[in-house]
Amino acid sequence: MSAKLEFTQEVQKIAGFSKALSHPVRVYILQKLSKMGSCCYSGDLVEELPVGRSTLSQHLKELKYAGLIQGEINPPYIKYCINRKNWEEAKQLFSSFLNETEIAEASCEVQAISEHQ
Amino acid sequence: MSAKLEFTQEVQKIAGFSKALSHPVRVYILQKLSKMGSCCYSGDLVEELPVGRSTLSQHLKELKYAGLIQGEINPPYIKYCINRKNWEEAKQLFSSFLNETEIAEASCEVQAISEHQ
DNA sequence: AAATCATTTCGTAATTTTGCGAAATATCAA
DNA sequence: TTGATATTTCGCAAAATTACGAAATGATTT
Repeated sequence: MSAKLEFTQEVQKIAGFSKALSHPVRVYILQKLSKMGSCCYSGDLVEELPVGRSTLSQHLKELKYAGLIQGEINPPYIKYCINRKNWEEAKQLFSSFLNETEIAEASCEVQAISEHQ
Repeated sequence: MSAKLEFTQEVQKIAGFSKALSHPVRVYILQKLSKMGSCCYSGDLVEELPVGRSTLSQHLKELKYAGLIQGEINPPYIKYCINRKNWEEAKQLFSSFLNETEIAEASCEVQAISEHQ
């Protein structure tokens, strides 16, 4: 019945980080925070983004859970910024994942199949 | 009431590719296919992966929808391999997204907050 | 003590994702 | 034509995601 392998840590981590990056709101936040070490407040973000405060809060929670951001409590504000350690790890993981490729050109002669839905 | 920006194409594409990468089964498939231009069949994958045939088929469909793989029909098999053009695009997008950072060290003095759930 | 402020948590609803087995499809072999 | 094969599609259920407004939290100011 075959081995039905467990996924490696690497595969699981890539899937986990990708999940955190799988919503435009979260990509936007990370893009903003990763630029030259900037930080920002939930209140700043809600002005720019097409979601309400509570929804934004949930997205921030997801990013914290994934380890990609961290918040410094500074009442009554919370200052968010990138979690550099994990951001570096994500960077490294994606980099090696995406670059395992190369070589071999004409492996599959293409052919678009099906559409979604 | 503030501008409530639209997301850029870049942000949307990153979110879209990330969504495709947000499940271990799909990361595994891509990891396998991206290595030295290899191809494989649904039947090979179902031996290795802890999901049934119909579920695997759905994951392959997601990857096709995202444009990351393509299948060459070769009855009674379908040979799957990476869609190089879009894989390169994803590579480039993630690379510039993840590397916009750098500079600035002590922006936020850390502090782990909350747990998930 | 009461009011204010930024933010999160709660409760709820709509939608999407993930998974399965059964049935359908399409092609080749007997 | 019948049977076998590889894969997908269908129908369904359980769980997760996304979103909202209302209420709660925690700290400061009046």
